[in-house]
Amino acid sequence: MPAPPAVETDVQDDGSDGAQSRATTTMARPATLVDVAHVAGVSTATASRAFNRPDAVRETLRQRVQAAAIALQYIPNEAARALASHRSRVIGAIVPTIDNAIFAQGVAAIQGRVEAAGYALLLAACDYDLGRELAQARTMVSRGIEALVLVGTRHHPALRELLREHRIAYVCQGAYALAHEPACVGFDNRRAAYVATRYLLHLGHRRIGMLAGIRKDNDRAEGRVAGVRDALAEVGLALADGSVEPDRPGTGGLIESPYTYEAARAVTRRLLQGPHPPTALVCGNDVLALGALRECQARGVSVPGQISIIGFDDLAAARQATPALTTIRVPTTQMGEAAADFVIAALAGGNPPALEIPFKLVIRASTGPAPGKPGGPTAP
Amino acid sequence: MPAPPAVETDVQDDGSDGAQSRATTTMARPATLVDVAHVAGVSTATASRAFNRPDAVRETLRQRVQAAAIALQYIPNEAARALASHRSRVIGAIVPTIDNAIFAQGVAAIQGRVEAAGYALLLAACDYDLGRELAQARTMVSRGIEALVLVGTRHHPALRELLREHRIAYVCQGAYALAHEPACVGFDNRRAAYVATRYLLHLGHRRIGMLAGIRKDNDRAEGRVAGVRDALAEVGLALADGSVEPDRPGTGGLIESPYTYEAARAVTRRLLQGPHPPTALVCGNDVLALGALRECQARGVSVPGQISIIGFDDLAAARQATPALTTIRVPTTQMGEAAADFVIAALAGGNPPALEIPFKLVIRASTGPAPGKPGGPTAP
DNA sequence: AATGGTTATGTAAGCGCTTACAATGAAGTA
DNA sequence: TACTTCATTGTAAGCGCTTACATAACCATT
Repeated sequence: MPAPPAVETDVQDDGSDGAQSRATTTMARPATLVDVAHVAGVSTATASRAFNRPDAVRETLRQRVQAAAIALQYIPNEAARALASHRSRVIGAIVPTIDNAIFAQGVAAIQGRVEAAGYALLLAACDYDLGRELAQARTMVSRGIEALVLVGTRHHPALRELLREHRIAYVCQGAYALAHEPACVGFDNRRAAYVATRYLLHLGHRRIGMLAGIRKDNDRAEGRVAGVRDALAEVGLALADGSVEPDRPGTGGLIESPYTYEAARAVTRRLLQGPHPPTALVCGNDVLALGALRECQARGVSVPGQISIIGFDDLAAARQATPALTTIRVPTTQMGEAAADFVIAALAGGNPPALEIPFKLVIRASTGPAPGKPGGPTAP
Repeated sequence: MPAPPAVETDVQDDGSDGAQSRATTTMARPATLVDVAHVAGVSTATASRAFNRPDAVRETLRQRVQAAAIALQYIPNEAARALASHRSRVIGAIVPTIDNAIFAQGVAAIQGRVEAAGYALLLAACDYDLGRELAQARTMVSRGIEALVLVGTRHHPALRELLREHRIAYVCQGAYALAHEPACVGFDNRRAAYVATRYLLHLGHRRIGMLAGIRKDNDRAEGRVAGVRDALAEVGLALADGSVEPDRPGTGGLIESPYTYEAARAVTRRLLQGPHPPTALVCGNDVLALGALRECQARGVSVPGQISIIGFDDLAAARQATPALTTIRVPTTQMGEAAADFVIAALAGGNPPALEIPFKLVIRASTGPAPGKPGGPTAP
């Protein structure tokens, strides 16, 4: 047997050291529960109980074990705990990307809650790739996660099955679509986009374009486009798919862009070059909106004079832009916390309900009346 | 024995099913290596080898095992692997906060590299609290991390010892200070601040203030202040500690602020109200700089006309601000990748060298000649 | 044909913990 | 006093895997 960690302690020893020489060598093999139990003069079972079910153990023993643990600088081996107890105390989260304030905030919120509840957080970014998300989920499952926080309701078909088979609690964050997903915590993207678009219509805009995120495999991007379409349809307007040019008079176009500032600028450039550029632009998120805003400014197109721009998310940068961005505010932190709380509650045996988080249209300076229309911006 | 997962397979079976009824029940206990080995007709040792050292196993057997694993949807139990092999394939990272683009980018980079190397990432945010960092490190150690990425070189004294005792590779990211930390990947914060300040001096500024981050327990914030002092001292100037008012004629003040936009605005307000407000402000990072910028604008103080502002980090928002922010650019992604590569190399048995990442002064529109001085901005 | 050297498997002993179950002793009850 | 009951503690069997070590099989040599 390798020499155990050196320690000085006045905790009683059982005296049976003899040939094994347990508590005096200088080596530094990290202490195990066996060491702790030995130093405390109890069985490993009692030592284990002292940590896990303190009131199942006599107070004096509990303290002896405690003292031994401290003296030995005992750090439990969670792999062994997980193996024996079938509980890993680890929760996973997979987000599309960490490098977007909206998800960074969400991850921060999740991390905080998860830690507070005594779990560790395993994190991965799938870059909007469902296959990759599935692969990451698999390695997390093999790592024994007890619960998983996902973003959005669209996932690889095998993912749900994987989670079901392994009895892993999960929640889809950032979307609220009970029909497709009973375990979700988020807001109704479609409705939010609808509200935003209604506002533009209210301002008199009729040629409304959309700078959407890539919709493939992304329910939120898709929902936002659908919401814009809903609002337009109500007044007999439409949006042109995949084309910069309006396909009907009086209608802007729809164009998709990766979620980056630079891509948004490039796409906006094309949008503005069409024969009938829109007088208002709904953007899939604030990053896109900020890119569009800058591109307009760079090309001398006045915002909101000639074109109104509306974003999504209400990043800090939206508030700080000039003009400040009208956008849909989503309480990201609250949503992340709620998502974490959801799975934590589920692990505690509860059956937490899906939760709809309220969003809010925040009207700032990047939107104004359609060119030629009278009046300033008012609430919808 | 509980029923194993149901499966249909044409893989040969050893026919010894009999009473155990191994491959036909409908239950859904996740498959274990024993199941796989049994279905493949080999011992668990061989099955294990088929995965871990494929060329130590005959090709036909390897394929049988492979097929069995797929048929059974086998997912290895990493807790058991870790316990038996003393390798967890998990790397930890502790950052001050995730909710700052600079760290979010870093985490994203780290996550990518770590995943590519076959590790999973355990993440925590310590909120600039060394005690909390230590506690988080401890739970990560108990979770068996093989390596840890930290930010900065200042840590709880017990942390290094903890990592040493448990033989955990680590790297301090975002700072380069060989003297204090042989395992670091980053840049010289002090020198970067020095360069920034030299530039302001070159522009003719003499009343230079600093809006620093909280220096307590933060070597980077501290280094940046020291760098500013270095540059000022060279020309016989000083910075006043903790006071808004300059303590010597011709000198701006130093004031600390939490790293938030709002706090920065409040602090800047006080800074501007002093009897001799500075003509130039070095900020501890871009968030602070952006807050200062906005506050100046809100109070009608022209930037860079009346006051020049210089940031740190070069966030996307710095480029997008109006006026665009002069700042120190740090290749965050590259740094995160290098930090991850450092520990991965260390785990592979290498002895990677500390790495100094280059920074760069990016001159934009928020800095100009000191009021009353002739000439536009030029390179230092 | 006997020998030695490979190489490919199997056997079985753990890794460090949890937990069913048995054992013990104290206290309460008839 | 004998019998329960209950609260504590110990015993020991795994959890699912890896990995020495032993074994067997196969070649190439002599």
